[in-house]
Amino acid sequence: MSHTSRPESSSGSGPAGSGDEKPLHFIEQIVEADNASSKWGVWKAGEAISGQREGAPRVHTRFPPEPNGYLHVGHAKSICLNYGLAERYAGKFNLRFDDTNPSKEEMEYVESIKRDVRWLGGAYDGPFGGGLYWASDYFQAMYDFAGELVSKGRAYVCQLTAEEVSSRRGSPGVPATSPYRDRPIEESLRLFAEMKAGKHPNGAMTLRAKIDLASPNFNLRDPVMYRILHEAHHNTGTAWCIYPMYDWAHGIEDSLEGITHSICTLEFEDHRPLYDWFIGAINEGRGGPGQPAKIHHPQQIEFAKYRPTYTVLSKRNLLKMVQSGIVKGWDDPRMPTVAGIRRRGYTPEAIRALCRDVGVTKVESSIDVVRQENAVREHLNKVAPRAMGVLRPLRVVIENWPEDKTDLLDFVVNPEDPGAGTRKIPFTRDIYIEQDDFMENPPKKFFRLAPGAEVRLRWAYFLTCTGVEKDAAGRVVCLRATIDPATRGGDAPPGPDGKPSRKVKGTIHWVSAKHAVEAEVRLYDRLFSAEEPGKRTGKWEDDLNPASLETVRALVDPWLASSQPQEPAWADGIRRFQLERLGYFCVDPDGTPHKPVLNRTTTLRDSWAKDAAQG
RNA sequence: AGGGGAUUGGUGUAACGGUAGCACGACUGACUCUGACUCAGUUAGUCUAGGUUCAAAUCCUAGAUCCCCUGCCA
Repeated sequence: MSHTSRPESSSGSGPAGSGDEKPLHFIEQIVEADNASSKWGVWKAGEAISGQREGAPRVHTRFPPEPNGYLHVGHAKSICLNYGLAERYAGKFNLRFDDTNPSKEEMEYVESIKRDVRWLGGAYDGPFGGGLYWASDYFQAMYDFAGELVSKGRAYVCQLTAEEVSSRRGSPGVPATSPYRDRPIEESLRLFAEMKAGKHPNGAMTLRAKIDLASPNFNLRDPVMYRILHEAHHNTGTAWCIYPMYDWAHGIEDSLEGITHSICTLEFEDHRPLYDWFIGAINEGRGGPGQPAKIHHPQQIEFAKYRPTYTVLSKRNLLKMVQSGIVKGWDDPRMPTVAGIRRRGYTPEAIRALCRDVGVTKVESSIDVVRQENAVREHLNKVAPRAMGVLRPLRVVIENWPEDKTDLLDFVVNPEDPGAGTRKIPFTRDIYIEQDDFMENPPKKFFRLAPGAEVRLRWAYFLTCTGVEKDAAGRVVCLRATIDPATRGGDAPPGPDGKPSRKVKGTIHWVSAKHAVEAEVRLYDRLFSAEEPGKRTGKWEDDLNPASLETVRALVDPWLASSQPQEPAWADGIRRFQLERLGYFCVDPDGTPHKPVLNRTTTLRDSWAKDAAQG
């Protein structure tokens, strides 16, 4: 078997025209082996997409979120994996809400999940989409299958309370017990019907699978299949008062949808025997002459979660952050939720590239968050238009420039994309530069502005600082300077040899005071200051980064205020820029064209800051 | 104690008995109208101990370490 993805070696099922040389990860290897052996059969005519799928090996995956919270970057990995497989092998990808517990689930989450899955590229309704499904649509089928299991002596109604079950659970060497295990089948059948009919209160009884009370795998110690929950369900209303447990429900959901590879995370490895047992028990007494057909038996495969450093991901803790006001909501740009990183300015392309990069294995490893930052830098560097803005303005008056004169200069929209062209930016006597770009007593390797020093104003003129004005406290409030008119556009005039007559080491950004627009800029940093929040004290709250959000009033290029023809057409409608030398930013919905609000997605790499910090 | 997994440079990942490779980071340098980008180079690894073999990250034996498992959650 081939372990690389050359099209000619992938049984004709590889991605057409893919130049991707990355080796296959273990799940792709499983899929290719399955395809080679036709383990899952082939797509039939009615299932074909534009004629190209008929007869090709079936690959059908799904993403099965419970609608009880917002999706986070960990889920993103699962979505990319599952959708990626469907796309790569011309299969299908389902979005399925695993809504088996009405007491925890809310419709509020359903819409956000659909939006997030789509945003990430999980087009469950696209060419490789199998559609949208609900576990609750299978409640009747599940109930019928459960009845069959009872009839076959494979399940029974247990009247132990939750506490009793727990206390009788046993231990690794000591089997669990239930006095109801061997009750007559007819009695279980009757009680199970009564459970469904609503004749018993919550907790009075459960339906349990009859497997092995002595199993060292506790999941097999007669797990509960149904519990009584007199609670309205967002989808089925009050039609049901018994609800299936995950282990019982999940395999049936997969089976009914024809899922081939049921991919989940590592903690479900212990549940795989149960997954297989349930489907096997249903299929017992099926498939023979005069018997109903066997149901489809998908293969469960487990992989390790995406676990970024400096991040907390559990739904419970994310909910706590939202409810306690540590962040402003599920979509706070500091949140690791999909909604949060989207508002932060991350692109779906960056997230997908990241998921490809970190790979798919069974090793529980943590991923350095800088890889997230690098992923978005790499994408945005290629596509984001550039602009200038000053986060902490310092006024500069150009003494040899007429007060009322405006010069229009060419500004390159995106040096990485020549097709983006240029645009005009205004230059006037009063400009603002970044406070960090001036030092009165600079160290040796400071290439920026200082008294008597010359720098280049990006795309404008060479500028020399001629004077410093200070307030009573001794703070620099304004600079006097002159420009060299011969350097218009930012180039020194050519010398006798045709080369530039002189060089400046530093180039700084600036805005025209008269034209600049005031913007609220939210400078985000990591939410936590510890690599593993809570490791030190046991409480992640102790590792919150107090400086995770700093808001400044910046002065930015008016070009940013409203949508421009030279900008890319962002699929998600979120406008993103590079503020030159500062980082990548996106436009937040909190702002208006008159008073934009920008979120800093991430800074640029800054080797100067690193040097300066190290002395 | 029992069961299920995992272990390759700082981090992530490849190898499927036959040259330990790639990416990220870090460090040098080049280039540069973004101290960005780009480019070149350097750095550093098979958990341990035995064994099989001409040859072991890979197979065998013993051990170590880490993660998950006793919800009527998923």
